[in-house]
Amino acid sequence: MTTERSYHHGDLRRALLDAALEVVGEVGPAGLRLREVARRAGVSHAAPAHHFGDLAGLLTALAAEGHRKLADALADVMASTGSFLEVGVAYVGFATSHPAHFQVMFRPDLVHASDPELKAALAAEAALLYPPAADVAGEGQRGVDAAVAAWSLVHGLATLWLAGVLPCQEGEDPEDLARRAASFLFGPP
Amino acid sequence: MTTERSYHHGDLRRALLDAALEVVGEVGPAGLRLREVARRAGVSHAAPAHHFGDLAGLLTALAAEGHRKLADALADVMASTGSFLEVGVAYVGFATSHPAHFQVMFRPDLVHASDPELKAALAAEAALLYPPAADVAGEGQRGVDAAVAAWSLVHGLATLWLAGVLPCQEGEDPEDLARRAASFLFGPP
DNA sequence: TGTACATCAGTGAACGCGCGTTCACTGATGTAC
DNA sequence: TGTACATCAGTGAACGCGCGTTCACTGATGTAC
Repeated sequence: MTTERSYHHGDLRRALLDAALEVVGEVGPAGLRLREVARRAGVSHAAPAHHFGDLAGLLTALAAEGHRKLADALADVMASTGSFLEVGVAYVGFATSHPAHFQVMFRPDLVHASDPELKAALAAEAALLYPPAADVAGEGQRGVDAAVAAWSLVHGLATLWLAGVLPCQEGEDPEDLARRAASFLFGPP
Repeated sequence: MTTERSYHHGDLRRALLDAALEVVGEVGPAGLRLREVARRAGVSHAAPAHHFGDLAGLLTALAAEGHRKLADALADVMASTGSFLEVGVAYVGFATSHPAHFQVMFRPDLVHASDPELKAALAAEAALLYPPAADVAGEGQRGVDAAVAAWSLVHGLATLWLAGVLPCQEGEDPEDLARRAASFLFGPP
């Protein structure tokens, strides 16, 4: 395993994204700086602008990647279990195991909110939540409301968990808690 | 109504908090700067440090104030309606009508998370959510899980709404949506 | 009512620092012939 | 296989800027007597 140091990096874009995730994981999205990302990736401080333009561009790329990963995870669980409840559990599992991604995925104030790639990834994700909810609760407004309720519950649980404000968090597994909490919505598993 | 400009401000602390809320409302918590807050309050840029120490101190004060206001609002609704569902609706109503407060209230990365005043305000708020949930769902673990589910649902709805990602947001009233979504949890109103 | 004094909120100039941006450049890669 | 050339990812020095912090200060207020 040679650690070759050539002039060209090979996959600097990926390395910058990983460095940014590391920083976000340590100090939160508000503390992210292009220069710090470059420092961690071991490149000159002007390099990140080549790939992302500016800080919001870097965060937009992170957010879009997060939405794609989350959508993939949810689709996998839906395909393998057929359970909407387990999709919700997976949502919380993704957020708690990818906190850095999750922290930038719903922050229009930090990203280029109109970025087409980001919008597409978000839309694909939402499209996974609405049809199963309609299956459970019915078509029309009632189905949409049920989707909003389900999305809200798992999103809120993930957010509160990451904020560390739930009194029952000690020694608890977030996915188990999500399963029990979500089962209040659509009956026991 | 005289706009007296004296050397001493009178209530500069309040004015700085209001200016900070204004900035957070415009650009989000990540864009807050002590100098900008001072500028808006019309005082020297060194003045804010007198009252809050640093940026995290100012955000901590905002977060604590937000938790106190929210707890007051929830307690009022519980007292006047006796409905846990309406408490949830009020939670969403608070978040959407005080977005600047709400945006800093669950951000341990931005505030002095161990600040006693902040911790007390948060604890008081949580204490309003758990007993009513136990009334509905029973004592013990089941009651706690129900409280987590309820808190998660309204918190998630508020968060998703403020992020602007709900497809049904156009022309919708957030409290009406909250009432319909939350009624999936504990039956119809 | 008047004077002296302590307190303290807010000032404003100065500082050093880290930031994002710019730009002429250089080293590596890929393609044409 | 060999040479020439275009492309472009990444460099690094330089820049101006806004930031938070410091600190000696000043103006207003409140209290003691």
